[in-house]
Amino acid sequence: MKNPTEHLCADERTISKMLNNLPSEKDLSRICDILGAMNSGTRLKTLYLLLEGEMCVRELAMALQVSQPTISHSLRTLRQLDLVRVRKEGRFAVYYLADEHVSTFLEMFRQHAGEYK
Amino acid sequence: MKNPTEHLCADERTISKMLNNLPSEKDLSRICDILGAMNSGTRLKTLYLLLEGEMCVRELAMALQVSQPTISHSLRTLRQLDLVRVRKEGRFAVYYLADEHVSTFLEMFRQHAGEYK
DNA sequence: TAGAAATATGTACATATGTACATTTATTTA
DNA sequence: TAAATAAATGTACATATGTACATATTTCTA
Repeated sequence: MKNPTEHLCADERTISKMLNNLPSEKDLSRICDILGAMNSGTRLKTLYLLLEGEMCVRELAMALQVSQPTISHSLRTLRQLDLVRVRKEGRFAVYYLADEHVSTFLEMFRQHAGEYK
Repeated sequence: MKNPTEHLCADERTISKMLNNLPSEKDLSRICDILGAMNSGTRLKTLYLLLEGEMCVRELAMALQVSQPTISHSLRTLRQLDLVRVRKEGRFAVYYLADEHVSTFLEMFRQHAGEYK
């Protein structure tokens, strides 16, 4: 017996129309890269620390209790995706969040996680 | 010679204050999980497809050109993190985005990637 | 109640990834 | 200029992860 609420599978034309509305391969690739870059305890904490203010490498290593090379690798990953930027001050490398996009992501995720029961 | 703009490393007290402002371990863990769940071409495309409207498993498999088990595994991952939800309609499993948080994430990332040169 | 259709799960394997160690480079100061 | 401090890079390895294959489960229909 036919169920009136029965799901109707979309035809190929409808599906290909939906596919056209996806972000471009280039954009998808960048989004994936960003998600990957943020997807690490160390890097995520690094970003949230920088949300409070710029810090140099040694401070980050101290705060996160990881070795200097480890945090340096993390920072390179974040730098390559332009999530953080560096400013040289004497012999210190001072890191800070790249722009408000990044801050907004961080705030949003924090809010979402906070609301999640 | 002292450089007046020389960076001053924060003392332990300042750093521990910054650490207190981090999201809780629980929240960080959930954020990481979400980032990880979205960090896959198949799953990211799945989410963007569902942003256009709910779809059943077979449609998603067709659209993404992957096997049914593959998309099913992806959907389980997304389901477990409550990024998508299912509704049973007859013998079809109709998937849709869990809430506006997810839609907002997707729109934001798309916009960010679009603006990125 | 068979058989078919839709989906979910189990298992495995090749690849990707995070972090640690040692080392190098760059900058400062004594 | 030599020593010391700050940071970056090279390399390696153990672990995590995505996807494919086969199979099980559920639901509908003939």
